[in-house]
Amino acid sequence: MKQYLAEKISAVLKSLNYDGGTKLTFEKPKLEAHGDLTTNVAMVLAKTVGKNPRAVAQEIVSKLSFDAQDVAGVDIAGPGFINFRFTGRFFTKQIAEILAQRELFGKSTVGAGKKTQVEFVSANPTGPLSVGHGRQAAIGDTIANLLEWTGHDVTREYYYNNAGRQMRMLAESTYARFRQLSEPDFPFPEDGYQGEYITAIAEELKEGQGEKLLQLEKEKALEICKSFAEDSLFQSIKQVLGRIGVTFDVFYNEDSLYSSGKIKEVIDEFRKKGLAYDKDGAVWLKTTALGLEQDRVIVKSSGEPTYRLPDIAYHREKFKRGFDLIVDIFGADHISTIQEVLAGVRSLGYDPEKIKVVIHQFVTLMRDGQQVKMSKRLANFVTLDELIEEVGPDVARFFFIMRATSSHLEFDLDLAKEQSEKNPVYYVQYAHARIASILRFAESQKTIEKSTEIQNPNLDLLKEPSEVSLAKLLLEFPEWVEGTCFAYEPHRLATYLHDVATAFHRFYHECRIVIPEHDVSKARLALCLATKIVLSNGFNILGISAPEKM
RNA sequence: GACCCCGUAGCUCAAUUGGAUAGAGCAACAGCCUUCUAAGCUGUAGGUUGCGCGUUCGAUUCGCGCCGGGGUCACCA
Repeated sequence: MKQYLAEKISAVLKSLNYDGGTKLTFEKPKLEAHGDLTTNVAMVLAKTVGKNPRAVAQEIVSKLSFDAQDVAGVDIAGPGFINFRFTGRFFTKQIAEILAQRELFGKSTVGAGKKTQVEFVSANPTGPLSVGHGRQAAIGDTIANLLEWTGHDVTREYYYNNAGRQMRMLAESTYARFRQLSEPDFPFPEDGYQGEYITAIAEELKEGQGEKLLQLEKEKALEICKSFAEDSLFQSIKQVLGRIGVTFDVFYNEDSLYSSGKIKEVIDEFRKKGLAYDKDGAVWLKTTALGLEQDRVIVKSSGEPTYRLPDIAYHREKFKRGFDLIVDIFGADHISTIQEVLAGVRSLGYDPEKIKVVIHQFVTLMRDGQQVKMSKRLANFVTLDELIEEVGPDVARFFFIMRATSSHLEFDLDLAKEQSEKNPVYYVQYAHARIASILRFAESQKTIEKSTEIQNPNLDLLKEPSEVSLAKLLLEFPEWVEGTCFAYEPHRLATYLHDVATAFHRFYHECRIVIPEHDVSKARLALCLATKIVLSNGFNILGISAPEKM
């Protein structure tokens, strides 16, 4: 439709000698009273033309003519907006398209052929996933889904490190807890992981290995503790993610960057480009030459690399693996590292424009109006698993993506647990369940043969304002999928689906659906089914279920 | 001190990336079920968009300066 209007208007502009390469843009006005599409050309042109915007708009409008079947009216409003209003029919007839495309409605091919990687969660196996990881998992998976819906070829990837100091400490902690099972006074490492989960792992270890571990020399025993704890934690991490429908295609081990010599290659490349130098026994990256504030250590005097080096090497691998679009989902605590990685990657000859970094802010848990303090050392640490147990997977996922990623997320446990109208998740799901129920009822009344299919409805019969409004909104779904994807802001889709639910409930209250007038009834049922399709497709992207009953 | 995010209704947040009269949910108040799901709908009330300049036809959105909250600034990851 925009295309159609653009052509008409361009022709008019040309005839008025107004086309100075001005961009024609159309927007959907906020208020329905302002029509269905609006353009601001007149205001943009006013200055160069030297006339007031409304006069320019008047000139343009007077030369336009349209097919009355589709366009119901054109008018000038406000400072010089030209508003176009379409007929109800124009919208309702397109409902057939939704019914035809079904679970494909909303998919597009704008990203076709783009090899895309989405990296998220990436927690090291040193403990259970936190609520913050949950937000990241939900955001990452939803963005991955959106990218798939827009045609991208998506790889979901989890980057982790099972070497280094953290894992050493995990081993020491597990070992200490294991020993304490028989000698309560066995010393616990000072910076050890104090969480109860370590004790649980030690107990499991004892059941499997028995006392044999005590016979071994300490290094050997630590090795066993490490791999046992790692396996156990990774298994539970995957299991928890699975509970909210998140799975990965690739688990990329940081350690492989060392064993394959990739780390060394990067250092060599930096040296060759004169971007690395030695000082105080350490290797420094000349980040100042890359536009940053100060140089940074990439290899410590101990010989161990800092986190930056593998991060840069990892991103270099992402490029080498042929990804056209690289999406990184990071928590706000990683903000400072990003610039370094991007600068490093650019200096290695790769285009950092291909990397999209999504930073999300933290999650605050609220219970009884009080903030739940989160600390791994204290007993009140709430794990992602516990949260899912408490509120259920749908609520967890929906709440996690409900806010803009740049906003702090206040997760109200009391609201989340509320199985009532207060809970926004149930509001949207309820609309879906309600439709399912109506369609079942219609089938039982023989208004339609099958609740999943409606043959040749006469969509011209949808004339009520609430019917037309709903139809309009449903037809916007593909634009929302694309817009949400492009913005990397999943909450927009949640907002849209909420609006769809509202539009449906309104329609439901204004129009009785299963009625003796068979043709009207069928048309309304078709609108119901189309709504159900849009909601269900949207839920699919958000990773929540579409209940047939509630 | 430097840099990043946030500041919008009593509370939690939106606002189609610069558009018209700033919108939802919760909380408050008043209505609507003998009919397809009341986990719903309708209405009322609630605002100097932290403050001040600037950019322009037009600013919650962009720029600068303050104020307030959070975060990051390791040879930790």
